[in-house]
Amino acid sequence: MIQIKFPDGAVRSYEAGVSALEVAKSISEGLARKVLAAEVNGEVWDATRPINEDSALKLLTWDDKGGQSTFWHSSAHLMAEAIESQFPGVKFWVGPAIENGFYYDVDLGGRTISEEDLKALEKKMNELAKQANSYERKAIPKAEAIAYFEEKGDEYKLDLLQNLTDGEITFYTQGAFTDLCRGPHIPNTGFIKAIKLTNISGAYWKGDEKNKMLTRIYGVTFPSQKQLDEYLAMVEEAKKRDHRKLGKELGIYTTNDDIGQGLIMWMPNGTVIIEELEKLAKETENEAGYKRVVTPHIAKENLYLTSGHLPYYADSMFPPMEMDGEKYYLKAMNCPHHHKIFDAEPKSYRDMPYRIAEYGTCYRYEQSGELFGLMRVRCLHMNDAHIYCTKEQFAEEFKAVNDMYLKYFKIFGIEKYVMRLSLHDPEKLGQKYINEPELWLETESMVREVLIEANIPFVEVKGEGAFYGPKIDVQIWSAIGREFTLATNQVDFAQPRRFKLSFTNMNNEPEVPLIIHRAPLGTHERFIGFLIEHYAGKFPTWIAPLQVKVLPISDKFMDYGKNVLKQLRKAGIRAELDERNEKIGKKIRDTELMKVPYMLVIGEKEASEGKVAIRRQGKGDMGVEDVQAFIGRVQQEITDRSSD
RNA sequence: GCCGCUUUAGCUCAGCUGGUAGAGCAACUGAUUUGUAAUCAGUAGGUCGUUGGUUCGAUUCCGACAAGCGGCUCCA
Repeated sequence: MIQIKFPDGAVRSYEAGVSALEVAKSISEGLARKVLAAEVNGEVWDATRPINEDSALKLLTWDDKGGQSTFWHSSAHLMAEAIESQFPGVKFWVGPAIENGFYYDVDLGGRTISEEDLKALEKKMNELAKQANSYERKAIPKAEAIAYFEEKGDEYKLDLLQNLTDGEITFYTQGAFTDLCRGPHIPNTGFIKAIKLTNISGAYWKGDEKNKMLTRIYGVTFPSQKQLDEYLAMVEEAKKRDHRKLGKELGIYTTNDDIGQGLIMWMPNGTVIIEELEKLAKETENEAGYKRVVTPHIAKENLYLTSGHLPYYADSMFPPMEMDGEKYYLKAMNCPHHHKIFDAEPKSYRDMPYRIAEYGTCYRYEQSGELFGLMRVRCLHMNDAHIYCTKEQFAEEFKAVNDMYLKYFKIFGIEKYVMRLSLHDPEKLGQKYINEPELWLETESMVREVLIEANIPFVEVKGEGAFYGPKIDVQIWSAIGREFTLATNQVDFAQPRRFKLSFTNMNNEPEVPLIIHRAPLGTHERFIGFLIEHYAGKFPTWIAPLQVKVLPISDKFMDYGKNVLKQLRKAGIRAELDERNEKIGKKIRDTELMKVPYMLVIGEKEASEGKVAIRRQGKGDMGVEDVQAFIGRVQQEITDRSSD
C-alpha cells in the first residue's frame, strides 16, 4: 500500500501502481470524467500512469493550467494523426501547447496546404476524437528509437533524439499515430469535443532563418462546443478593439502606398491625441527637472560610427544619403544627438543630473513582414530623454524614472503589464552587444538591485538588452494578443565612453557619467495604438479628439446650437455642431459610433432656458444642465485628466 | 527578409465554370422640422491594386511587382 497526499492535506492509502484516474474514480465518477492529467510530486503526469510510491497528488482538470496545456498538447497529437492520414509521408517537428491552443510544425514535403484542407483536417480530427483512443505511453531504449525513425527517414525526430538521454525516452501512441514525446497526455482522445484549426503559417526549423521553413498549423480545442463558441466570440470581440480597425473608423491615422510602408500619417483626430500626450509629457518632465531640446532627423556617418549604431545596428537603419562626399543617415535613435548637446558645454558635478528630453522623430528600417499597424512602423516619434548622472545619483534617478512610469500608468489605468529586465546574451558579445563583458554584468546587477530595492516585480530575459546596455522594458499585449514593448528604460555604460563624455567632479577631476535612456510613453505610434485598444476607442474626455458634440433636435434650434458651440470652444473644449438635416436618433447614433464622450441635445426647452440636455457616450441621458455649469464640469474633468 | 493568404465604389462586401460590374452604408440633391442608437425619395461615384502574358475577348486563368493580413525571423 502507498500513501497519497492531496492538496487539502488529506492522506489516503491505495494499492501501489494505482493511477491518478483510479484515485479520482475512488472519490467520484464525476471527478474521474474531468481528470485530464495529474501533478505527482510537482511533476505533470499522465492520469493513467501507475504511481508506485508515497506521493503528493493533485488531479488536474480543465480549470488547471497544467490540465489545459496537457489537453492542447494531446490535441496537437490528434491533429498530427489527422495530418498523417491525409498527407501520408509528412514529417513532424514539434507540436507544443501555447497560450491559446497548440500548433504542430510539419514538413509537408513540398506540398502546400490551404484553408479547405483545414476543414477536412478538422473533420478527420473529430472522427478520430470520437474513437476515444487512449494515449499509450511506452518507454523506449534510445537505440530502438533511433532505429524507428531511421526506418521512417525522419531527420527531424532523429535530431530531437540527439539531445535526449537513453532511459528517458518515451513514445506515445494514439490510434494510428506514434510520436516521440515526453508527455504527458490526457487519458484518451474522446475528451476533445470541439476543434477549430485557426491558421497556417511558415516557421523556420528551430527558429533559425537560415533553416528550412516548415508549415505550422495552429489550432484550438475544448472539452465542449460551448467553450469553443465562447472562445471564438471572444476573439471576435478582440478584433473590434484592433487599433487598425478603430484607427481607420475614428479617423486617427492613415497610410498610403505613395508614402510608403510603415509610414504613418496622423489625421486631425490622431493629431489631437499626439498633442495631448506631448502636453502631458512636457508638464511631467518639467516637474521632474528635465529640459527640452530639439535635434535634426539626420546626421553624418561619423556620429554613428562613434555611437556604435553602424557596427551593431546598421541593418535596422535606412541606407545613407550621399552629399558632398559625406554620408548622411536618418537617425534611428536620438541619443547620439543628445550626447552632442551634453558635450556642447563643459559640465561639472553641479550640473548633474543633466536631463534632456525631446519627442524625437526616428526612422528604422524594419523588415517589411514585421510592420504592424501603429505598433511596428518605420517612422516613429519617441518620448525620449537622456539623464546624465554620476554613479552615486544613479539609483535615485533610476527610481525617479520608474515613478514617472507608474504615474503615467495610473493616469491611463494601465494595469496589465509586465516589467522585463532585458539582459545581454554572453554568446553574442561583439556581434549584437558591445564587447564589455564585465561592464555588462556590473550594470545589470545595478539595475537588478534598484528594482529589488524599489520592490518592483519583474522578470529577467536574456538576449533582449539594447546593444549598449541592459533595459527595463514594459511589456503589453495588443487586442489580438501580440506582445510589445510599450515603454523602455535603459542604462548605458558604453556610449559615455565612446563619446568621451565627462564632467568635472568635486575633486576637480574628469569623470565619465552614466546615462539613463528612458521613454515611458514609448513612441506616439505604439502608445496610441495601445491606447486605442486599451480604451476600445472610447477615450477619456481629456484626450478624446472630439469632446462634445452639439445635437439640435431640428433646424429651428441651430442658432442656439451655434451659440452653445461658441461657448464651448471659447472655454477650450473641442466641440462640433451637427448641422445635418437628420432626426435626433440618427444624430445620436452617429455620434455614439464615433465614441464622442459628450452629446448635448438641444430643443425647445433647452433653448428657452439656456440649458443643455447631456448624454454621455455609452451611458445615455444624464439630464438637463445649465450650459456654463456643464462647461465648468467638463473643464475640470479635462484638467484632472480623469478617466471617466 | 521567409512561408501562406488577400486586394472589386470613401467603408463593408456580392459577382458559378472567362463575354468590360452590383448591394447596403457614407457623399450629394430634394422632401420632411423631427426629443435620446438608422425618415423617405432621387443623383452621382469603379481603367475590378499595378504590370506583363494566354485568349477573338481577362475583374475572372498564369507570371512579376506593390500593399495588406496570419505567422516565422527580427525588434531600440
